[in-house]
Amino acid sequence: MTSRPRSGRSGGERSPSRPGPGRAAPGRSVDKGRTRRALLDGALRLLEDRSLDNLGIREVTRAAGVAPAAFYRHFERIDDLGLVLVDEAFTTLRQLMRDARDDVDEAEDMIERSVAALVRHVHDHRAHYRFIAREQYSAVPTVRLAIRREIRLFATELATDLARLPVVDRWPTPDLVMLADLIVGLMVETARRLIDVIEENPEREPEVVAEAERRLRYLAFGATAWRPRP
Amino acid sequence: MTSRPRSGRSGGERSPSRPGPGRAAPGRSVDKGRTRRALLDGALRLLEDRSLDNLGIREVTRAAGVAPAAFYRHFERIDDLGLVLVDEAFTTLRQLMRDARDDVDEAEDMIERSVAALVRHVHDHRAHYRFIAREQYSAVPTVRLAIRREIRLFATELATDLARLPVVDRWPTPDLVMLADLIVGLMVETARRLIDVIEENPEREPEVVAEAERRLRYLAFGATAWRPRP
DNA sequence: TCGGTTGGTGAACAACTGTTCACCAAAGTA
DNA sequence: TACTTTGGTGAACAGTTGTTCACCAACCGA
Repeated sequence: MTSRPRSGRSGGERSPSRPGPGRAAPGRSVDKGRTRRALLDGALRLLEDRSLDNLGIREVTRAAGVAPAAFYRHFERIDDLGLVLVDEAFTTLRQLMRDARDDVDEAEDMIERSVAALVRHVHDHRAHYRFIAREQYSAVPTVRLAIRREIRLFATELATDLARLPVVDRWPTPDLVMLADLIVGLMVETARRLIDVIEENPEREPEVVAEAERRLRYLAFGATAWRPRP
Repeated sequence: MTSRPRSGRSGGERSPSRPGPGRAAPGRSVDKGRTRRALLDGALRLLEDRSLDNLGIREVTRAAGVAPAAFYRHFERIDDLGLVLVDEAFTTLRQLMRDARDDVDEAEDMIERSVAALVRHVHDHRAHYRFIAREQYSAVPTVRLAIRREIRLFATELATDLARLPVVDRWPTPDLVMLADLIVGLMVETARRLIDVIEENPEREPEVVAEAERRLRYLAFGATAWRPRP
């Protein structure tokens, strides 16, 4: 081997579905935001084993089957694309939370249902979750900050939900926020473990789920012993 | 601007301290592992705002003030360098833990002392900690796995230490491991927050410290309410 | 003193990069 | 119908990349 780009995929092919080398018959071009979607999806696919700050514009356009210059019709830099992905990920996450909020019952049951909902969601949006997990500590500041902000927001929303539960309903806000932060941190960690286990040892997924439930239960027990604002 | 490398530092300068363009008078060359150290330090510096899978060999050698080919005298690929950094980081961390283990007193005091030790350590080895924090979910599999393994090892060591404390000393091992995992996760998260706060709002460091202590205390309270092996 | 090993050098290679440009087809608007 | 905007194209640019190579100076053991 004599030479190699920064990472894999050295081929120069474009896409199997474009007509010819000339500018003849683009045919089904515009179609609203199709190219934009293709760029996002291509990037998401590449980000499975690449970090955002190593994602090349040419790579993305190649993965989307589109000319390099087309990128600039939709984004100024690669960061902008990353921010859109962050937004997409947390929009669906918020949807999940809204669904889960509607049916809260007893605490024990709630833990199991919450974890199950998370598992389902990670399965359905794996690429987005992996992206978030990886870029949470990203070298790309704008994206890192955006993720941090969303997680913080998520935790405060959870805190207001917790305020409706017995035991903790009389805690002062800072204590509630702390508990919410602990729970969110646990959920994030669980999501990361799920992604790993899904790709490496799918048969061990139940262990991860059980462990997550156990930890959440531990936190719930803690709430019974905790004396707020010492 | 017409063109730009993958990221900053476009200049082609070498190093202010090398004699001339010819091969004249290298003078103080070999000196055992000096170049190797320079490569590691240069990489560590670059990794402050770059992720490992975007770290170029040429960048590293440039930062070390050394010819590109010199890299291959010490490492085969960039991953190998990363693995050495992981090793260095956890070696010093283990040292920290060994020191802390020698003087355990009462639980409350222990929490504060542990957090203080962590704070001191993060200050003293910031670059290493940031590297570990970032690459914990790295796109470079070997490094990611190495970090995960070290953290797991760290947690089991902590579990055996916990076994000497009151209350938990009669817990079955899995429960101890769970608690140790929770604590380690909290420590990792705290380290990350410390790094951020040190660089962005140094005056708010006490808040992060206090919050970490609070969370640890919460976990300790949880231990009093938890009934093992349900 | 000699021969080999270690660790450095600069030059060269092809490959890939981000970005700009003039150009053009289709869709929307008057 | 004509005109403008939108979103695509390929070619070109200079700059950077990983890796190999022959070469050489210093050190090491005999």
